[in-house]
Amino acid sequence: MPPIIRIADASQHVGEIVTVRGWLKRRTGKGKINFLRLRDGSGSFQAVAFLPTLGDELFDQVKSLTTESSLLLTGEIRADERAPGVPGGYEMDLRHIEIVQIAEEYPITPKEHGIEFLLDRRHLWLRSDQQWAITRVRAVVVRAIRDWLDDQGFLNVDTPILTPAAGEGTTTLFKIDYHGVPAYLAQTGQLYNEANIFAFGKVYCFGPTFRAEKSKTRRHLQEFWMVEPEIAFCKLEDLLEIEEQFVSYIVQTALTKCKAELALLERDTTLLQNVLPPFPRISYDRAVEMVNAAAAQGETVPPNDEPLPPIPWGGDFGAPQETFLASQFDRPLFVTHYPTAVKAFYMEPEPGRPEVCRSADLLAPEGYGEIIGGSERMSDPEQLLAAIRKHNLPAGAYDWYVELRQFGSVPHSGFGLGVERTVAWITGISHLREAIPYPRVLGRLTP
RNA sequence: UCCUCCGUAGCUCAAUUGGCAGAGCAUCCGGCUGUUAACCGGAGUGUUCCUGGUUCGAGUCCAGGCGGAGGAGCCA
Repeated sequence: MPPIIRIADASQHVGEIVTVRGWLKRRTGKGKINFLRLRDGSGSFQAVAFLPTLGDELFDQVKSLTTESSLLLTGEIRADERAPGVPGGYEMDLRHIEIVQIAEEYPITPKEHGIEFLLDRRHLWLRSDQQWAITRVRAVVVRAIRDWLDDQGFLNVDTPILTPAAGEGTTTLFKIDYHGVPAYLAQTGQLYNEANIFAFGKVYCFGPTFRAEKSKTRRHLQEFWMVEPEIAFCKLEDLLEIEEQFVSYIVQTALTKCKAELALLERDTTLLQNVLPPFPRISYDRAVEMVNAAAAQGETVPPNDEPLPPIPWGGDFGAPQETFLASQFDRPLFVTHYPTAVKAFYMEPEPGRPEVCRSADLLAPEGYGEIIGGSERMSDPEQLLAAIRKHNLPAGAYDWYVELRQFGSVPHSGFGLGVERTVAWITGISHLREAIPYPRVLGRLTP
């Protein structure tokens, strides 16, 4: 029996008779020659079925194959510049075929489809080249996140998904029944992270996060994955250095390990090559000035070239303003010191200027928006209690959180990075729903 | 919750002023030794989202509903 190999390893078996196992992407017939494009999960290539080589019986079997039929193909691997696929350049001269199943008529064709049609068939759509490539990039991004944090001395400490109360107290939560008492799906692990740093110094949590917002845009999901590092003895300035090292590592790792995937996605990686420290830093004050000066000049922003709206000091940036600001720099941009009023209650006010807080968002280039939100946390218990009261939050629910500041409080900071937004940015796709295998967008729970 | 747009063949779409329901792809049959979403010839394909209304006549106009897309607010 010939050895079974993966298509990704075809280049190491030139001249050998081998077997590959997979699914037929497409068959094109041309008289006495048929081309079988096969996927096996590791990549794709074509097997060339030639009537004089195979004989009538096997060639008739080849001609009976439908899209997505499952097969074992055996033949000789050879290099050929004309051979398509991923990684490409190698093909199989087919000698034998074993049909596992002739597939029924496959609904997804090489032509265009609407998004509703594709999302209804997400379980099949994942087999398509682009979705395969995006999902593989996501896995590399997730691995890079863990590798970097683990190597830098962070401890992965998991935080609960079933929680008793609001995290940040602002966004809408999914409510569930916890044996007769109300509970909520976590929208952040941050408060628990803050507890964990006092035991472990530098920690991160990494898992799904839930927001029941009625958000129906390309930048929002109901369920998304977020990594949240938290660091003791860390001021805002220290945090930004960590973030830029972290994000640069993720992007450069993806560029190195996902060349074939990004090429398949036709991603122009020029701007991604720039993603190296240091990242530019501007204050919220300066950002507002830049937006308003450009708005007065009649600046427009992609994708629809609509006019850039001006913004009063104290307001939060919308998507057009974030896109404009990010476009002014050649790499991701930190915007620091947002107004205290628009940010979460736990952010440390700037000394001598309490109307702004020691926060920083990281805006990705090319219109991908905020991929990180972070801040220095309030470390004084009295100040924190006052902030909780000011935001009309139920004080009792935060007793343990305040208590953290009563036993060895230290300056500390942390941030959250959205996995899907990062993957969408790196892969260059326009909508988050393709950056997660089974997207939960407003109004969709299946498949 | 609000604003804008859309719903016609398996898929993507067209249909003039309200006047016989159309094309490409996919599928099936035939042809071709290098295809990359092949090409050439032939064949079949409809609850025009639903309910009601106007009209001699509605895919088209009106009312209500359902489903979808994009955006706002909010955020990763």
